[in-house]
Amino acid sequence: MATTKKTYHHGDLRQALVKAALEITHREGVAAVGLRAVARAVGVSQTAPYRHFADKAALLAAAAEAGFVALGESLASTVAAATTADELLRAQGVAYVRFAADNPAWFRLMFGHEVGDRRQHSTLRAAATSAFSFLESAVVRGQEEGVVRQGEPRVLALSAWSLVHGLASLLVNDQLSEAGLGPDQAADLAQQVGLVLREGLAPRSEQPPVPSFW
Amino acid sequence: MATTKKTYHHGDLRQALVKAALEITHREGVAAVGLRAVARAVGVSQTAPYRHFADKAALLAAAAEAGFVALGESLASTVAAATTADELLRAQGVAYVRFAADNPAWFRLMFGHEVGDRRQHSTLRAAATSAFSFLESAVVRGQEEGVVRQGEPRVLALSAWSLVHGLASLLVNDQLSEAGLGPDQAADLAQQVGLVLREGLAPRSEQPPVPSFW
DNA sequence: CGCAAACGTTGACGATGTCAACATAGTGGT
DNA sequence: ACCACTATGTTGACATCGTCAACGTTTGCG
Repeated sequence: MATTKKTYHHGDLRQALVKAALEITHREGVAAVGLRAVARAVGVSQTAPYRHFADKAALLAAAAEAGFVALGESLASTVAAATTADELLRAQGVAYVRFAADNPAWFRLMFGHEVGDRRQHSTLRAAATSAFSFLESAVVRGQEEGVVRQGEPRVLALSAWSLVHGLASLLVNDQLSEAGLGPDQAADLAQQVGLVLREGLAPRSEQPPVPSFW
Repeated sequence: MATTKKTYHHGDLRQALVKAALEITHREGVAAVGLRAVARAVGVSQTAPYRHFADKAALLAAAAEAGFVALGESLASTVAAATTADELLRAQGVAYVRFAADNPAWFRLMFGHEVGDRRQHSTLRAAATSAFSFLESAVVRGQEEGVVRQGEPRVLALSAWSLVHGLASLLVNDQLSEAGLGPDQAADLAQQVGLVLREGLAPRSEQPPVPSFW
């Protein structure tokens, strides 16, 4: 009961606005999120949000940031559950795609362009980078355990990210419904596509991982 | 000079509107495209577009469709230039990512959600499917030449599509600028990431491509 | 207590998507 | 050649949106 007092000052508007934005996004899509709609949902006047956000883009950026935090948590939860690096890579791919399939509108908000110039929202960038870093560290762990070939981890991790992100994007934007593929097949597809990825990352068998000088 | 007569009927408005939508998208971004803005650009009244498009979404869908045709042409042009399947796969990956890097706003329009429900725009879906089919047939050709493992081509092609689409999306949405990666590195990244993909698609070396009975 | 800053509200402006009503230009039938 | 009919384009209006300026209220600090 920290929130929602009757007192005319709201206690913690900013947070309430972000929460409302996330809910509206989830329920009615990104397009339905606006300063007025969010204010209405919270029960304040139409311009109240301006005390907390410079403009609409700033509100959306804050909501997107929360989305990245949630994605990061989802990825983080796979780390504890996996015993091998291979298992970890597989679990993260599935988690990423599943997150998108379960929260399509959030996913669109997070990676879409309604947010305006990302460079102006440093905490957004930080949250996104943080989520990505889980993938990168999984790749590094794969290298340590010998299931991922040596080489610039950034490029390998980018490959992994691209793969799962591409699949998630195509799913979320109904690009695969032509082939009868929808969110229900998300985990399944992630598994199959992830297999191709892990083989692509694996060390070439003819040429075992080079010892660790540069 | 087939177009732009002074006559009060415009000759071919519909096409002119789509063209204007594409130009505005390219120059000022998807957000700047609207029925009024497009009408203004063409020099007709604000509601003239309604004689050709049911609503804003329909206009954007038509523009997105043109984008998919352009992407398809770009992919098609790689087919003639490549001699081996491996070369073809590489070239298509680069072409896909380069298309996105060169036309970021088009790319966002094509895959974004401003278009509304894709299922209602059948010609849009057809154009998108057609573009995808180039990737799929490249994978099939790879199987024939033994550089891509046997198996359901749809899944393998989806992996390829996901990879290049993911990389393109991340680039286009400024998600990689954190790491100093921008559109200038597009072709480079596509090459490196494509390498991982082609190794992932390759037949396992312990088990050479099965001869061509089924 | 008193006041300044933080917070919230009211009212307005320009722009947008959309609709209804109207005007004009080609087109086909006789 | 005429005349409806349809396709196409225009005008005017409405609700809604993002944003701004001006104003009221609450809170916390000296």
